[in-house]
This record gives sequence, C-alpha cells and structure tokens, in this order.
Amino acid sequence: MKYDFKDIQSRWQQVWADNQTYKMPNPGDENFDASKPKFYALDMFPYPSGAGLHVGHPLGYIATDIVARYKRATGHNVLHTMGFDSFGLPAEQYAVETGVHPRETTEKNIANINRQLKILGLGHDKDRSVATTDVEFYKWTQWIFLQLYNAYFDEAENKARPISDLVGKLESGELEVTFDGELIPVDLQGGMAPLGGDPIGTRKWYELDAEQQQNLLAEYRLAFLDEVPVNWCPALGTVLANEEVTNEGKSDRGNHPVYKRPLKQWMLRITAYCERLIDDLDMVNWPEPVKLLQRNWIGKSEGAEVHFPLAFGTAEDVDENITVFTTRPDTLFGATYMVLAPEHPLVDRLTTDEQRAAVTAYKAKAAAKTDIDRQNDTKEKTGVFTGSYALNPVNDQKIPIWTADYVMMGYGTGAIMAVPAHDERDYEFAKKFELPIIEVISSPEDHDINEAAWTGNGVGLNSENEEISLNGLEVDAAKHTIIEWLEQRELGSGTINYKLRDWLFSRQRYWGEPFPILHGVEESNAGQIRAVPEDMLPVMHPHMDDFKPVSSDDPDAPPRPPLGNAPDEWKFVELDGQKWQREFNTMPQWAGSCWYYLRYLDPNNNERFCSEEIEQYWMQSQGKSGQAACGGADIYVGGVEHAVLHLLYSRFWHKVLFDLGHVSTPEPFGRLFNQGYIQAYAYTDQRGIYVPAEEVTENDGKYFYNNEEVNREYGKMGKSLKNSVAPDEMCEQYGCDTLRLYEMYLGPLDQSKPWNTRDIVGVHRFLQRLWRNFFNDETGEFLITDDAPTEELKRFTHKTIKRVTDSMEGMAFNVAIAAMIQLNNELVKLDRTPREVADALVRMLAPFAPHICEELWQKLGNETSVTKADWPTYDEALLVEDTITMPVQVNGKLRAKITIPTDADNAAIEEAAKADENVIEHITGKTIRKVIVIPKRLINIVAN
RNA sequence: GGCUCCGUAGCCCAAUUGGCAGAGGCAUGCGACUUAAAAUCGCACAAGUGUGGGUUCGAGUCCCACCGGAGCCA
Repeated sequence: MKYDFKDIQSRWQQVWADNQTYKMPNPGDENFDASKPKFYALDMFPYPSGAGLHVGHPLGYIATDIVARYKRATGHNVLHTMGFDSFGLPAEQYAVETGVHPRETTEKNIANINRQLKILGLGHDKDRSVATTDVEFYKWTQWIFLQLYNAYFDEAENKARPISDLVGKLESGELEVTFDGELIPVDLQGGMAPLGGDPIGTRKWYELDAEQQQNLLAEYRLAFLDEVPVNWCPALGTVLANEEVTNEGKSDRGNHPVYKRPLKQWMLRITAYCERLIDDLDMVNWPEPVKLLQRNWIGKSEGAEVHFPLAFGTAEDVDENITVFTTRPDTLFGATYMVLAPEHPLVDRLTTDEQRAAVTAYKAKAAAKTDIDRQNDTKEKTGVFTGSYALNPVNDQKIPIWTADYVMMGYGTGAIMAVPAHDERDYEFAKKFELPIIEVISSPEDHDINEAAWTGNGVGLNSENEEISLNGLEVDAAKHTIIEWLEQRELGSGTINYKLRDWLFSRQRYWGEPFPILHGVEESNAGQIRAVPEDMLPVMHPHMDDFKPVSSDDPDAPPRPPLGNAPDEWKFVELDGQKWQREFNTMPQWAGSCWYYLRYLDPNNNERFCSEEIEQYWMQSQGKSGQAACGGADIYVGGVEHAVLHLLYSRFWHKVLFDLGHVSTPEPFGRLFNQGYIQAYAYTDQRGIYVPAEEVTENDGKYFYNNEEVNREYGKMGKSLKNSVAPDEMCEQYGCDTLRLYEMYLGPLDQSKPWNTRDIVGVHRFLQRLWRNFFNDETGEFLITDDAPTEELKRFTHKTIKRVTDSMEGMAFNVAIAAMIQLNNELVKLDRTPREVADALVRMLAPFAPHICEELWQKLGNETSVTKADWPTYDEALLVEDTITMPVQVNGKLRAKITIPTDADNAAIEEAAKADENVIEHITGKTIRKVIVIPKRLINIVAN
C-alpha cells in the first residue's frame, strides 16, 4: 500500500467541498461561536491574468493558508478567502483586438485560476469570494466614491466630514468666503474680527450664485475635477499613471510617446491625509522598510515659503510678490537668481519685449518634453532669461528671473529661488549661464566650490543683514533663525510640504468602474455636476461592440474615452426633469483593491457595503497578543511591490470611511508581511532575447537551446523572463501536499530564493517516509501501536512540538518543517509508531499537508476532520533534561565539555569546570582573572 | 548618485537573538533492493560565516570601511 497522493488528494478535496469544511459563519449566523477570538488572514488578491499562475504566486497563498489552519487549530474563528482584482487593461486590449467582451475574457481567466487554486487545497471560504468586476461589488466601489465626493477635509478637526456640514456652516454664516476661495471663520458674537476691516473682503454663502457655490464646494470635496498635467498618450487614447510610463517617456504597453498635458481629470484629495498617513504608521505592525518607503513617498519636508518682490521688466517699482517654497531657507543669502517653470502663469507677464521671442520658443520646446526628460540630471540644463528681476528679501539684491524646464509646475509653487552654491542642479545651471555663485554654508577643506556645489552640512557664512546674521550657525539653527525673522517681517513663513500629489483617479478606458457622476447638458443645468442618486447604483457598463479608444498621432487631440461611443440610452439620463450626460471616464484599477478586504467580511449584503456588526467583529483588535492596536486584518501577505501605491491608496480610503463613521478602525491592515520573490534561472540567446527556460539543456557547464549556446541569467520568475514553472505540473508529479511543503521549505518566507525543481523530491521523500511510519508498504499492515513511546522519544516529541509552535508564531515555516522531518526520521528507526507521537505529528503537519494528514488522521480512528483538530501542546517539564553538557572555554577557546546536573548553581559549575583535566592544563601557572558562567550555556575562564 | 535589505558547506538554508558554527533538504560518493534502470532505503562526505578593521571574556550575530547581489527613489 503505497502513498497514493492523487487518490488521497481528490478524495478529500471532494469531502471538504461537500461538507463546506471551510465555511466561516459571521456573527449572527447559525453555528457562529462568539466565544472564540477572531483571526483575519488576508492575501493580496491576484489579477486574473490569461497566463495563469506560476509557482511564485501561491507562495503567499500557501503561507496564509497555513497560518489560517494553525489559527483554527488554536481556537480562533478564522476568516480566509480569495478574490480577484479583475478590472484592467489586458482584458480590454484583448477586446479591442478580438471584439470579445472583457467580462467574458475575465470570467474565463478567473475560472482557470480558480481551477489552479483548487488543486493547491487552500482552505478558502468560497462563499466569500468576490471579483472587483462583479456588478454587486462595484456598486459599492461607486458608493464609496460618492462618499468621497460628498465629503470634505476639516482642517481644524483633521478628519473628513460630510460636505453637507460645510454647507451648513456656510449657510449659518459661521464661515465666509474670501475672494481667493478661502474659508474664514466668523466670530458670530463679535462680528468681523480684524480691526480696521479686512483688506481682502469676504462674501457670505448666499451672496454666491449657484455656479460659484458649486465651484467653491469642488475646492473642498475629497473627489473633485481638476485640470492637471497628466501623462497623455494620444496613440493609446488614454492618460497613463506614472508607473505606466517608461524611463524613456514611452508607454509601457506599445512603446508610444507620452506627453505631459493639462487635462480635466477626477482627483482624490489624498494630500489632505499626508500627516495622518505618516503618523499612523506608528500603529501598524509592518516591516520597517515598507514604512520607510511610505514615509519617503509621502515625502514630508519642512521648509519655508519666501515672498520675493517682483520687478517687472527693468522697472524699479514693485507691486507684486512671488512665493517660492524652499527646504533650505538657511541658504537664502546665497540666492542669486530665480527660476519659474515654463508653464508658470507669471512667465508671460514677466517677459520683456526683448526676450519675448526667446521665451515663447523655449516654452514650446519644454511642452514637448516629458517630465522624465526634464528631471533627468544627466541632460544639459536649458533655460531663458525673462528680462525681469526680483528682489532677494534678505538683502534687497536684484536677482534675474529665468524660466527653465528643470523646475516643475507640479511641485511646490512652480517657482524656485536658486542657490547654486548649495544645490547641484542650480549649480550646473549657474555654471552654464554664468550666473553668480555665492557660498553661504561652509564646506570641508577638500571641497572646492569652483568645482561643485556643497549640499552637506556646515555653518553659515556671508549671511547677514542689518538685523540678523546666520554666520556661524549650524544648518538647523540657521533655518529656525531665518524663518523666525521672515515671519516677523511678513516676508515668509515656515511651512510643511509634501512630495505626495493628489491622486489622479480617471482613466479613458472601458474596463473600469464607471463614475456615478452626471454632467448637465441643458441650458438650465449646463456646467453642473451631480452624483447619481444612491438608489440608482450601480452604474453598469453600456453594451458596446467596439472597444477601441480613439487614437491619434496628434498630441493635441482631445481624449475620447470609449464610453463616449456608448449608445445614447446609456449616455443620457433624465433626472428631475433635466437631461444629464454620464461621465465617460472610468476608475483606475486601484479602486476595487482599495476596499475588497471589507467586502469579504459580508459579501452578499445588499443594504450596505458591509454590516457594522460584522465589520466590528472581524476588523477590531480584541486585545490578543500579536494583534495590532489599530485593528484591521491580522495578517496581510503580499509582495513588496505594493509597498506604496496599493497600500497607501487603501489606507487613504479606509481613513475616509473611518472618519465618516462607516468603519470602526483607523487602519485596514494591522499586520503586513512581505513574501520574497521566487527566482529562477533564465536564458538569453545571442540576440539577448529570452528563450523558454524549460527547453534549455545543460552540457558541461554550458547551456543550449535548439543546439545553440545560450547565456544563463537569474531573476524573478515570470512571463517576461520565460522562466515560469506551473504549479499544475508539480502537483501532477508529486501531489499538492509536496508542492505546499516545498514552497515553504525553500527558505524564509520573506526572502527571495531560487526555485529548483530537482530539490522538490526531498520533501516528497519525507511524506513517503511518514506514510511508511503508518503502513507497511508491501503488506499494508497498520504500524501504529498503543504502546507508550520511550521516555527519550516522548521528550523529543515535546521538544518538537515546542520548536514547531515557536516557528509557527514567527512564520518560520522552513524551520517548522525541518523539525517535523527530524521527528519523523526518529520514527523511521522504530518497527512500530507510538500512537501518541503519530497523533501529535499529524496535528502539526496538517496545516502544511492537509490531504495526507486528513487520510492518516482518519486511519488513526478519528471521526471528525483533522481541520477541526486542536494544535498539540507540550509539557514544559519534559523539555528539561536532568543533566546538561556545557562547553568550557579558557580565554575564549573551547578546551573541554563537562556534564553536570541541570540545576547546578554557578559555584558548582565553576568548580566542575576547574576540575577538568584539560582545563587544568590550560590554566596551570596562570592567574585566573575572571570566570564567566552563563547557566546552561557555557563557562569561560579568563586567565593569564 | 542617495536610501534600504542581504552575503554561513558545491547548492537551498539552521544556529535559543552576543555563548560549542550544523538541525533539515538537494547534489556527490559507497552500499542494499533490481537482470538492468528509475524509484526507494542505509551509510558517508563537507565550510569557519564576502574582505579588512573595531567593541567584548566571547562576534555569523553589534559598530566602521570596502567588495558583491537585490529592491526603492532620483
């Protein structure tokens, strides 16, 4: 009776499916045991690619599955399922090429991946699975978008609130509006606050017309339309996210040119949350590198805004200021010129007639460049003098104003003060255009300011006016001093700036969530925007035969989203007697993944995206050790490539939902774990093109494909390197228990490691040996005995339980497996396997290899499933030995080993050590300076 | 270029977190089974921890510099 993994595997998978073994009821459901603590095990859900899964994908899924099973065994209610991030470009591209509806392609791919996942024997609650393309799912994605649309960020409370609250405050007169659109609180008791009247003047809400009111609210909504420079790819007919644009400024797909162009787009005001997104990282149990990446991505920098008075042309009289943001206000005395981005609205006004032609030409040239090109440090700096000057507010020096494309409109204020002595880009620019370089921070002796800028620390020099001096001050002290002075003189102020931009949220695509937004198209509602009423959600996709976006070679051609070609019945809606046109943009792929983990909790709820009671049970920390205080999923496993985008976007959405009272925790993912990549050898031919790795043969250390020698490389497994190994084949050959074990046995989960198909046989042999410890291969005789194990084996078993338990807690699955192999190897030496040991081993191995363990569990005579079995416990008393062997060192070198009672005190240990012959030999004639005794570890005698 | 992480037997990895460098697996060698091979089983084999310095009674582990690899940002 051999170990027949195929039979065992298919039999038990069927039983589990029939019995709904992995179904997890919710609070309020039948069979829900409220006395158990909860555990929410979450995977980053996959995009259902047509290529299917390779062995790298399930690495995290298997790990999460093992954790989930372990937590069930240790008495938790465990929520564990898997869904699909199924909107996205490939299905749409396929639709463009073939006319097959993306939904059809998507569903086919999902079915294929579900088939692959099924083979792995993952214990998912299938009834909780969702796909972001499900109508019932994206209904709520649209609903959440409307929550954002109908909310604003209250700076005073540092949280989002319904926009109706803002309207209320405006209507009551609590807030008034300046002509800049800023909101000013009015002291209702004392009337207008500032004595002498307000120079700017304010208006009350009722003084604004409907359009002004709408525009004002748009300035505050968390979802808003704005004209921003975007990556516009006319050939694909869509805007692209930054990560979809290559370093060469071409589209990731198709290699078409991408241009920066201002377009009216939906934006999400994630920048309002910068501070909280940074601060709350302190609450989550995440890998430090990921926290660091998020902090850097948000990019908080403290600096100053400084107002520079402008002199138009050569005129001396100044009537306007320009504000720049700088992180180095301490270098203000070294500002020798200013630069405006070519798009800056002041450029035209500042340009003198003599410079007009040059500036206009330069602006056109800059507009044709990509951002990437403009930021590229290696490219030579370009720029043009506008003919106008500004005054440096610290010393009233007249400094020229230039326009140059190394300054971006999107960062800060689109204008900089240039300090060539202490900024590399400014330095290069100044050298090229022969602008003055004034050193204001001391540099080390070996640094020559005539050769390069000094960007490091130092003390101030050449920095004083009649009122202040920064000379001799360290950088930080100088910053504080100058900011204080600027604030006193109203020449500027200390500010905080963030690198993070608002989130560009619209795409010109078909296969994304349609926006629940309507635009007025009649005379009576022209220019108005309104939300689709909640009871009319979801806004479904229109039926279309042609999915092609309208592409063009002309960079100035307007975007024509595919939904614009939808039939009129879809495009136009009549509401309250007015005609409205639907929004034609769709949401980006990130939208659904921002909240899918909440839908898993309550996937069939028609009333709400998730019931409050259920959300609270699964998301809130119950104060168990290991749970993050901020609540959220108890473990979230995924690749580090989502460190910023997905994880930042979903934290943002979650916080908005939290502020508005829809969820009860400030963070979505209490604990994050990044699994490493699975890597494999890849091979390139003479042209540098990757060839299929599985068809490469080795001969004498050289590698051949089609009899041609190929070059061996190494990298992340995937389609692009043609080095994928499919899990299906591995399961076919060795069974999924072996595959699951091997993936975990490769090495630490968080490290990248190479896949070696030839190594897999090692863990397969382990399972075969395990099987033979239960059955005689030839006779089929059951080898389990009720006789008690020897004392020694009993101790070893308990030590193993401890090792495995500790390893499970630390996610060190490779170590846990090694410990079980060892215990199993001990059993191999025996004729019969004691039931007590077999029982513990099967319980421990079950999370890793559930199929074989279920089979063995039944053979041991159990009537319930091994998936319901408790985790074994160990007896502390059995871990302690009576005697212990301790190494004895003399001057740090190992000289002897002594065996002594475990409970011997330090004096006894020392005495025993000094009595050893070899030790005596090494200390004779020397003076003992010190004796270090570490109980149960070692003795070190220091003598000379 | 900046930041982060990682370098332990031929290969993948352990090492109670500063305490005897080796648990496990692969490969290799020998042996058993077999007509033979595969599969399976048994036994054996191996490095002083990338390099150089420092702290310490004691360093794979902590600190500094360098070398090599991976990732993120520019």
